[in-house]
Amino acid sequence: MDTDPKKTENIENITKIATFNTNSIRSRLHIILPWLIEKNVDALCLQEIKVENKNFPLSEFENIGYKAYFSGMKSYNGVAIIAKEAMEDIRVGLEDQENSPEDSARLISGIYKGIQIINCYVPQGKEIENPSYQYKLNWFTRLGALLNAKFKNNLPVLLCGDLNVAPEWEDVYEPEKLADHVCFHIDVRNAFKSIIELGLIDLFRKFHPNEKQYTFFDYRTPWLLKKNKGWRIDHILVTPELAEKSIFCEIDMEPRFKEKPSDHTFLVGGFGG
DNA sequence: ATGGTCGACTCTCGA
Repeated sequence: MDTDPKKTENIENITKIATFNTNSIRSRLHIILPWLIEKNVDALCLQEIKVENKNFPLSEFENIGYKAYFSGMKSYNGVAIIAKEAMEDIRVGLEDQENSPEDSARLISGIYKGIQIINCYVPQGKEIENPSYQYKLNWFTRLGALLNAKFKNNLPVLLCGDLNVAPEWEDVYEPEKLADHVCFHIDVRNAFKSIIELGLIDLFRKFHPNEKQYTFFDYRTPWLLKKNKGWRIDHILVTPELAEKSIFCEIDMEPRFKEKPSDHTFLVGGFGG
C-alpha cells in the first residue's frame, strides 16, 4: 500500500482529518487558508484560536467552500472545526456537571461523515506545584468519561488536538531533563495512557514507530526548531476500526517555515473507504 | 545553549 501522502493527495474517497494549534486563528489565516486548499483536507481541527465567537473569521472559510464550527473566548484558548461538509451533533465542553466556560472553549465535538470527532485543547498546566496542573490531570479524567459516553453511540471516534502531553521518551527532545515538566511528568503521561487504554490508537505512531518528529517547537529558543528539538504533543487518536482504514498520518513541517508561523505544526491523518 | 519570542490587549499573562 502506498503510504506517501504526497501521492495520495488527489485520490478521491480519502478522508483527510487534520489538527493544528493556531496560536491565534486571525494571525494564521495566511497559513491556514492556502493549506486547506492545497491539501484538500476534509476536516481541520483548530486550537488556541484566541477569539470570541462574534469575531470569528467565518467568511474567510466560507469563501473557500468550508463550514466552520467554533467555541471561543477572549484572548485565550478557543477551538474550531473547519469542515467541507456539514457536521452533525456539534457540542462544546466536557458535557459534565463541572463544565466551565473555559472548558467550553477547550473542546468541540461533532460528527463528520459518520466519524465522531472530538477536538481538544487540553490545559497546559503551568507547573507541577500549580493548581492548574491538577486541573489538567482532572481534565483527562473528565475527558475519559466523555469518551466512554461517545463510545456508546457505536460510531468510530477520532480524538485530536493539542493534548499537551508527550506520551513517551521519544516524543520529546531531552526526556532526561524534562521529568518535572507539566507536559512530560509521569502523572500526565499516565493520564494520557489511561485515555489510550479506553480504546484508542496513536495514529502517528502506527505509521512512524520510532521517528523523532515533533509538532511543537518553543518560539523562545529559535535554534530548537533548526535542531529539530521539539515536542510531540499534538495527536490524532482513533478507535480500531478507523485505524484499520487509515492510510497515512503525517506531520507537515512546511508551514512552520513560512512568515509568522504558529509554534505548532499541522498533523494530518488519511482514511480510506 | 537556563535565555529567549510570540499574541492579545493593556500591561501583563499564558505558552
